[in-house]
Amino acid sequence: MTGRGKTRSAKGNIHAKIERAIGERILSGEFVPGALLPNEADWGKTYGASRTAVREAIKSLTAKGLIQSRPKIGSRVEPRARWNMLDRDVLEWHRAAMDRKAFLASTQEARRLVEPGIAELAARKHSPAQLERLVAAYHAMAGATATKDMVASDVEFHDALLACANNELLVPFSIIIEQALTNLFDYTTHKNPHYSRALKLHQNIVRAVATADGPAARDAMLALLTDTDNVITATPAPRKKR
Amino acid sequence: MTGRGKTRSAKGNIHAKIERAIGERILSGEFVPGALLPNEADWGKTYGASRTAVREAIKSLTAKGLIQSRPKIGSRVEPRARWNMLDRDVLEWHRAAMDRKAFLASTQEARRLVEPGIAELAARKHSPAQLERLVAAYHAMAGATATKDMVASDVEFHDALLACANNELLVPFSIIIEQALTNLFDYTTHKNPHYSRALKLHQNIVRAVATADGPAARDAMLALLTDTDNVITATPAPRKKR
DNA sequence: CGGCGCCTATTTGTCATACAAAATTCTTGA
DNA sequence: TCAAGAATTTTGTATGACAAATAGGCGCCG
Repeated sequence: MTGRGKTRSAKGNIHAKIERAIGERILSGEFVPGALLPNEADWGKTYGASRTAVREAIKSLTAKGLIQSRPKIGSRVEPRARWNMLDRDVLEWHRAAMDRKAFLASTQEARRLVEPGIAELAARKHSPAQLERLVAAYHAMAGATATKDMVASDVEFHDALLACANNELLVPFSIIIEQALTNLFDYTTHKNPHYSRALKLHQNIVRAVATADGPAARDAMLALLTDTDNVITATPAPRKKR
Repeated sequence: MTGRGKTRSAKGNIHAKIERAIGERILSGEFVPGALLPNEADWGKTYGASRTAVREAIKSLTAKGLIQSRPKIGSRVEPRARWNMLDRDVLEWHRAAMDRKAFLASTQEARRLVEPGIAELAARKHSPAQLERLVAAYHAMAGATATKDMVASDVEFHDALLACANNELLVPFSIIIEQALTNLFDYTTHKNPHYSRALKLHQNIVRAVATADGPAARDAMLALLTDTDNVITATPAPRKKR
């Protein structure tokens, strides 16, 4: 039967949709660690897809550490310690499944743990080209007027800083920063005083990195994160989207 | 007895073998970011497998951020910034593809960045049950005689500490610690003085966590990592290749 | 001459079917 | 009683076919 669909929908691929659906249901707690998932044939019936598409979704989820499949057993949800929480999709599903303020709290906590150290490393180990990228990101931040550009350039700034640290093992943290900033801006977007203050704090980081002053870079990052946290806790409730 | 004679072949599946083969070739630099991989049919011929198996491997590698596939284009290697380096497989391929000392250096650098903060968080936020697990791991370390048990209990200790921190976003770091310790012990295994010293340093961490003394926990962890680094740099070269 | 849009070729995406392999559970025989 | 083996269920792999997407070439038209 043709007429399959002219959906042309955003994220297209069927297996990706199924993956997201299952992933969200796992992260939301509908399937707890240790629980057995329906078998592939059932998923296929549930989502009107072939077993092939289901299997591709299952494979992706397995690669992200969420589940494990074995013949005759089926797919079982892995313990949370195995979940690859720094995967873009997994973190997004995680965010969607939990309280917004709690999510921000944990991302900010993680940032406070790693970003000062990253800043210090960046100051000590950056290459000229990497510094250039950082400076460019700062200028983009300074020149941004639309909220969208503010977020994008802010993310780029922290990514550039991460690159300056020259340690690939830390790169996955980029996801956390991105999620934190994206969600943060819903709190801070209408507060211009905060943005100009943040700009100055970012500038301090650039200066410290440029002068290869590790401790200063660490302190500057800590100051930035502290200021951000203050804005969060001072804001009563973010207005919902739209 | 149970006919378990298969020795739990880690990844016997065909698609897993292909995934590892391709993954290693990417991590080794044979396929650089931006490069186009052979198409699925070619991989199938190369490894004597069906397109089905190849596709499953491709899907896993995509989920790990190494590649991206598009119709008519094929599979393209993603920029390194997208690679999920904290995935168990990816990190293993990475380790296998680089100089051992350099790998240890970067893992230790990452640990110095993160673990002191983890220790501090652990001291402040652990639950009684989590502390119990940490203590048990310490005792296992103290009682270990075989090298294998030393490594395993050491890894368990740091995993337990990570759990004490109560921040799931940090959990993926467990992989780095595991790899670092596993590779470290090749340096330190025959040095009993180091192990007893390390044991004491671990005990300091337990004490600080048990008394909820964040700064002390941070310092104790820093001391442990510093001592470990000294052992590494003091060791000329582990027996390896010529 | 140059740009726009159709056409085509290539590669992945999806479907359907069949069978193999693994592992739990049941069955059965000593 | 209990262990060896058969039955059963579910994933793993293979094959073949077609759909969908898209880069790149072709030709039409301004």
